[in-house]
Amino acid sequence: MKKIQKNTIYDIAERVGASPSTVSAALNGTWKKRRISAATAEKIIEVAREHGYSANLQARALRTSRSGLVALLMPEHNRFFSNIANTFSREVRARGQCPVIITTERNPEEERTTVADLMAWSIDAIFFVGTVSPEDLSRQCQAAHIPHVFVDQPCALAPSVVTDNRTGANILTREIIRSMSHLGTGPQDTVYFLGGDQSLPSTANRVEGFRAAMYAHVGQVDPAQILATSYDMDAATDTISALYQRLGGLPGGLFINSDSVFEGTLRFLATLPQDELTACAIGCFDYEPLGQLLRFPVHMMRQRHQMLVQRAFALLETQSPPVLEMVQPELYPATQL
Amino acid sequence: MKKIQKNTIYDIAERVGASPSTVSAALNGTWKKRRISAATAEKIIEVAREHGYSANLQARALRTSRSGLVALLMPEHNRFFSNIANTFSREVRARGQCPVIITTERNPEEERTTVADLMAWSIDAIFFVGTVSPEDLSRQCQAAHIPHVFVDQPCALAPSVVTDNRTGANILTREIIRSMSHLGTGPQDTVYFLGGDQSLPSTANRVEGFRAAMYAHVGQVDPAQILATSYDMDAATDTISALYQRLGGLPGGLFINSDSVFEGTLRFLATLPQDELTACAIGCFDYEPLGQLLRFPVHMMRQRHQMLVQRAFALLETQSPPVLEMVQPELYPATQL
DNA sequence: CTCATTTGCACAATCGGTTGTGCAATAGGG
DNA sequence: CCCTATTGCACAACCGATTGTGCAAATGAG
Repeated sequence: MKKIQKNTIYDIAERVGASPSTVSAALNGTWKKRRISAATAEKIIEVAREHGYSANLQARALRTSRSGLVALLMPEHNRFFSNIANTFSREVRARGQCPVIITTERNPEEERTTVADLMAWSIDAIFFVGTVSPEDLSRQCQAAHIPHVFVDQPCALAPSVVTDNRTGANILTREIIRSMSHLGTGPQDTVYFLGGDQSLPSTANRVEGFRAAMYAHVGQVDPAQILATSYDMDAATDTISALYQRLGGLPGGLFINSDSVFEGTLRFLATLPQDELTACAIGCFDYEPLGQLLRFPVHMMRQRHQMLVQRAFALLETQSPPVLEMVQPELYPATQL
Repeated sequence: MKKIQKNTIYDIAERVGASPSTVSAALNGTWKKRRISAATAEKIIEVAREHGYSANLQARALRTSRSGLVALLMPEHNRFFSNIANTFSREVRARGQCPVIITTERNPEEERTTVADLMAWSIDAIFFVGTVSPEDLSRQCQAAHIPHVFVDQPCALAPSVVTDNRTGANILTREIIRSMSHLGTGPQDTVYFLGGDQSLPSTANRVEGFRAAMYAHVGQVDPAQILATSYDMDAATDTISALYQRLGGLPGGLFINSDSVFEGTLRFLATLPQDELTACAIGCFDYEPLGQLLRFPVHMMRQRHQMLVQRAFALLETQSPPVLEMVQPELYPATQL
């Protein structure tokens, strides 16, 4: 008893009276190719199970330079990304691989080093969700020949799957406008676009869709209506508060650009009396289950996270060229209270 | 140019004109111990950076049997667990390790095999959050000498950090009762406990705290008041709906046992007229930011996820014996609308 | 100038799998 | 009975880092 509690193919080999290579072949199913007799293979498998053998994955990965790990990089764990993460985990597992989820807090440097780390782990593939510098990351992966795909935030150099933000925003805006007419607010009352980052394609596209819908309705859009400053929650609270001060009340409609901005905005809205709130038509580009149960109606656009992830897998597995695939979001109109 | 794009210590060694062992020592800072001259070490480090060297982590882990990975096992990505995951990631990173987050969907078999997988990756430590079969998992880890700690769901065999559910539930219940008296509902009106799983300690303790508060207030508790059937969202919708039918209306108060149950319950509540809702005092054992912005007041108990995780790290790092540490949750009383 | 230290590094074993190759023993054909 | 094919497996070379050990050269003491 020299080795305490070691459980390697060498130990199995010794117990069975076979060579390590034979054990290896038996255990990973290549024994037919290697002309190992069925009797030997079965005995090895039996003994391995008996002793609770499980392969040292570093050793395997070191030799094969394939780890069986598939990574998902995302900014943080919030409602939207968590949904993505859940679907991702299931899909990866269904393929017999191991899902690894890492957050990089929208920090390009963090993204870079994390990818470097993952490469050092011989990761098999990487999903980038909502990353800040897609092109850099794609180049980094290409240099190491790592299959990768972008979700939510597109990349010009790699296959990408994103929500059709332009169309979605257009539909949501039209829904807001319709609510305003129901509410009977005057035509001079207009809609403000709140939150996000216009340097990012997703926000830029939503702004475009918003503009188009507004333009179709009233024939012009004032740049001052677009308050796309950041995704930060606290910033959103400040923005809506300032807007309220400036206008001397809420505008006719609000286009809210993500769940974090939604939360931030709500913090301020919660301080207002009921009648002011119901006089404002609100739409949110993201889905919050509780959003339909607030003191005032909210239209929501739900991104199809499951579809996004599944399409991403499809692109990855077909080794697609750098295409951009669009997934339509779903409108959840406000329930009338 | 025989090796294309390889970047190992052997390649660096060749370029510098040193041996691989010297390169290794220089790169991981042990060169003083190994009496490598500063000049050599610096040159090696320089060349390594120049060529963007990064160590093959499988090889390192294979040799040292330490991976630098720290895992977090949790049931799913929801609001509560996502918060935990965020703090966990930060703390792990701050220690120079790599956080790995895996969901096991409350499935004991999945938990078992996942831990086995992690062991095969020579994981350095495991955090178990809300796992279903803590003792089995702890035994599994102990057999492989893997440091581990339990959060949210305690384990008799390992250090654990949990919210003080009993005290928290007691306080929340008292707050609900106080609201009821404000609302002026009669003393015969009582509070119902909704959702959860009484076979789990967390729910059991909350039920205990609930009972104690009720008992102190009205002197008796009817077992029929405890509707702790499951954490499932859809089940919660059914439960509250059935209760409504049975009573012919809402009870005086509701103790809601988690955010998922909250969401399920709200689905039904949303269908009710405003006055029925405001006549019911509602408390939720979990924090939902939007919960304070609903059409009716909700008291919430917020678990201190950051504290939970930090204490867990502390226990892990001091190699604590199997103690059970309690963290007090915070009451977020309903804002009056 | 000699001998004992110390300095500076190279060698080689090792971690635990995977995989190309080679060599007996058996089977099969004539 | 001999010769070729096939079967069944063992050997050994990796993968890339870590680490105990050993040995030459440089240094220093006397």
